[in-house]
Amino acid sequence: MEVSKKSREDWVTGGLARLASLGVEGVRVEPLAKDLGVTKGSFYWHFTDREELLSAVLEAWVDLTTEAVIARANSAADTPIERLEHLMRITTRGFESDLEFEVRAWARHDESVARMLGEVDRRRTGYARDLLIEQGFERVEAETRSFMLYSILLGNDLIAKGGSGRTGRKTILKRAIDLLLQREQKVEKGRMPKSVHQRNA
Amino acid sequence: MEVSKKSREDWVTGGLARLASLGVEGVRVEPLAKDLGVTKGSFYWHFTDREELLSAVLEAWVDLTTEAVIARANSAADTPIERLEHLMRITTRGFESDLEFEVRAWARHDESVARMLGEVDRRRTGYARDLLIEQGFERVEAETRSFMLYSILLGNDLIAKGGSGRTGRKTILKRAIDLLLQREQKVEKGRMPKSVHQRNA
DNA sequence: GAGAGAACATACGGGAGCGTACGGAAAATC
DNA sequence: GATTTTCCGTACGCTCCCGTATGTTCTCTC
Repeated sequence: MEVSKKSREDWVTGGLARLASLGVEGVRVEPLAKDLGVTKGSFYWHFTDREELLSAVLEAWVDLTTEAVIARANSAADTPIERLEHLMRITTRGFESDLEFEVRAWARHDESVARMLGEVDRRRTGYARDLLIEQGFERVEAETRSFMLYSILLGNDLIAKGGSGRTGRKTILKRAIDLLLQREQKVEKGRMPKSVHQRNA
Repeated sequence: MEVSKKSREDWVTGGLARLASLGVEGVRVEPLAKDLGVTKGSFYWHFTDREELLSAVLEAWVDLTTEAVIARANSAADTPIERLEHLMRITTRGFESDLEFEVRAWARHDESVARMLGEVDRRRTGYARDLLIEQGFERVEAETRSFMLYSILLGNDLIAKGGSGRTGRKTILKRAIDLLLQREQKVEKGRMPKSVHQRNA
């Protein structure tokens, strides 16, 4: 219900909002025009097509997650566990998490979206893997655990809260990450585990 | 492109197929009628509404997963690890996995679907938690790991394959489950880990 | 302050689906 | 074999949305 003139970015921003709340099927030009307080006439001046808006929205989402990656990299966090906890906080909250899921649903029905999402997934799991290697895991184990970490982040948004027991999500997530950041401890190999909490002693 | 008369179940089955391949937005009565080789006239004899079809489809999905639960319970698998691997095989394959995701996407925009899915989630994580308790974990730890297991099952379908490294999904999943089924081994508590592979020695 | 271009409004045609009304065939029932 | 009952086809009006065409109002520029 705005009044001023709309830029192309205003439409993209509105598109992101509708994507987050309603999914791709919800990002339609006439309803979006009402959101912005204008008519289609505006839209078709800035865009040729609904398709073009969708592409722009997807690109904007990629930029958002990239921004998040940069913010994460620039974070003052020092140890891998701190960095991953920070990563968790970013990927876990409200708007971003809604977008995250809707893009993933979108990707199932659109090949180009699937490719973009694939790259994002690879960047993220790759980042986590490198942190784990830095933490002392060998490559295969690091890849396994980065996959697990990423799965847990997704699962946190996907799985209904108030799960099987009374243990809070926060506790569970903390424990899970704690578990995944410890060195492999199979008794068959007879290794002594090294706690992540006392490594700088 | 069939010819004979359609029962109510035929419509539901077709609805499930469209749900799996296209999502909720894809399960529409006129296209579905074409799939079945009839017209809307048939549909509106069996159903009052598109809403009623959607409810029936959701119910059918719940029954499907319940069937899977039963099949799982009746499985000859003996040890917790075998049962969970069996559970993994069920939740992981093609049609069921597509349905799984689309229902989850559907639940984001429909409260009643969200409740159903929540119950399914609770049943599953509860089942896994009980197996883990049977395996010797204390409650909170069991809830944590059942959450992790479930997340990994979902992540397997959601995260783009051919991830950050060259390690295959199959290997990663095997390792992940292997890791989650071992007793807690924090060095702070000085416990000796007990391998799941040699517990019946 | 008049023209030019940028940003939007309005009006139109069209397709896709929904739901309804009603007609007709096919199968069951007597 | 005539009559219900079951099941489906056809035709219609309606809504939502798309994209186009064209008119209208700002806003800058000179």
